[in-house]
Amino acid sequence: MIELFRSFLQQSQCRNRLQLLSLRNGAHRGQRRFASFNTKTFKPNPKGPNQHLIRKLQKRYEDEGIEGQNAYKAKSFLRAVKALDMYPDVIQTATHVKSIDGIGEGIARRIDEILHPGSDPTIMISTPKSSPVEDSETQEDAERQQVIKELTKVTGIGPVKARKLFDAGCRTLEDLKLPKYFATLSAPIIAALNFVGLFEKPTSRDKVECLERAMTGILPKEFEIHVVGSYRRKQPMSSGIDILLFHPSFVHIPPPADDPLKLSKTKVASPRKGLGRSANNRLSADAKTKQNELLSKSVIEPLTKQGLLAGTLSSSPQRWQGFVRIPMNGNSEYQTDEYERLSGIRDKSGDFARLDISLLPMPSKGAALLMNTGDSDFNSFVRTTASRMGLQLNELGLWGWKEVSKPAANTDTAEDSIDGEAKPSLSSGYWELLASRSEEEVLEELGLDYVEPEKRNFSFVVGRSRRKR
DNA sequence: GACAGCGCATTATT
DNA sequence: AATAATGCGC
DNA sequence: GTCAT
Repeated sequence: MIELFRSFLQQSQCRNRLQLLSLRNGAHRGQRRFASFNTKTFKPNPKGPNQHLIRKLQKRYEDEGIEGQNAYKAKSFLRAVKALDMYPDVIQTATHVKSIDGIGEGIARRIDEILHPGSDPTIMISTPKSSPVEDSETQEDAERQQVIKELTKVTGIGPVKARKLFDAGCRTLEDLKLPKYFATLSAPIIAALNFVGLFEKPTSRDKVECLERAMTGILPKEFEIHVVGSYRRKQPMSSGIDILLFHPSFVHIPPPADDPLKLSKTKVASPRKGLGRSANNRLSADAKTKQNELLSKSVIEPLTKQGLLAGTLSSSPQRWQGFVRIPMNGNSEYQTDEYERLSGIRDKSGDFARLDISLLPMPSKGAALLMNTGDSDFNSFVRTTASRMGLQLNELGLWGWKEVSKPAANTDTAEDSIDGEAKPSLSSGYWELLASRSEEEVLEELGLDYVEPEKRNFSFVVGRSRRKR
């Protein structure tokens, strides 16, 4: 798929910004090792013509333990499965699958092995030949896989942690509560453990809307509330609920923390640096305190007291992640009684869901909506577009690096939302905010037309790229 | 060789 | 103790 | 693992 992006991107490079920077950034990014790629959310179309093949491939994916080896590999595997899922015809021979974008040598080989099991005995499901030793090995393997799959259901337990737990002897979610294992769990994992199983089914749109109404009633009216994520993409169900908040008192946008020159010079070290969002040297100490407490005091606290928020995974001045109890009773009516809601949380009755709440600067609304609506394929596509143009895109805005000829030059001339002059390094330049207020503005700056949220998905990216090729 | 980019928590290294 | 790297999630 | 360079 990547090449599709690229070919499209090359043609859409209507601007000629800082070609060098993209190379430097590329070198930098190459150092980063990604964590495992999440395949939990992908669900093949049940009516697709190649369901059988897809299921076998997913099994191979698990059996081979691709997750955890190399995240790019895992990502490619999922991409190939997605491409196969979209393929309209029944796959009969392995030869013509290679012509599908996203499917190459490796997947084609696996498909061949699945379609013609005889040619490779090692992948046969059960052979009469297999010795008892082999049987017990595959059985152990199967158990290991099953346990890891189970443990991974807990938010915060990924393949690595799950493997460690298995090797230590843990076999079930119940086992996790034994002191031996419990002691090794982080606070977020312990919090998640209280809710595991309570939100296995995704959340319907009417429940999301119920939550939105409840929040609108509880939060101070100055807050702007936007439900983003899969809900905004008009998906019928959401595996998690994503809400952005904007408040008129919060308008400062910090620029990216690292400048591109610094990245190129120190590319070997520290591949992952934070955004430095807390840097905020234009506000008084008092104003900073107020801003840092806005989310916790005006949002999280009341929502918790009112019996909406049920558990916390992590909490910072600008983002809260945790579990919500949908304030709705069994009959799909809004549950107005605060006491009922609180007791629903206590005895775990009702519907629960993962919820993320982010507080973002008002002028970043467009960029924030864009980056938080997804889906991840669309996000990658948009970010790659920016990167190829030598720009940086994050949820606060689209940024361009401005070189300043004289190192001594002060960058105070930058517009108000910039505080790049705080950098002590010798590198001279600053991040310029090119667009952030609306999605249209950001996309336009990237040479892209507006895309309806419901169209922001893998199919769009593929179709778009193919058209331009 | 590139593959999005980030926040938060834990673990390894110096 | 401070910093770097890793794990995880979205 | 897949693709472009």
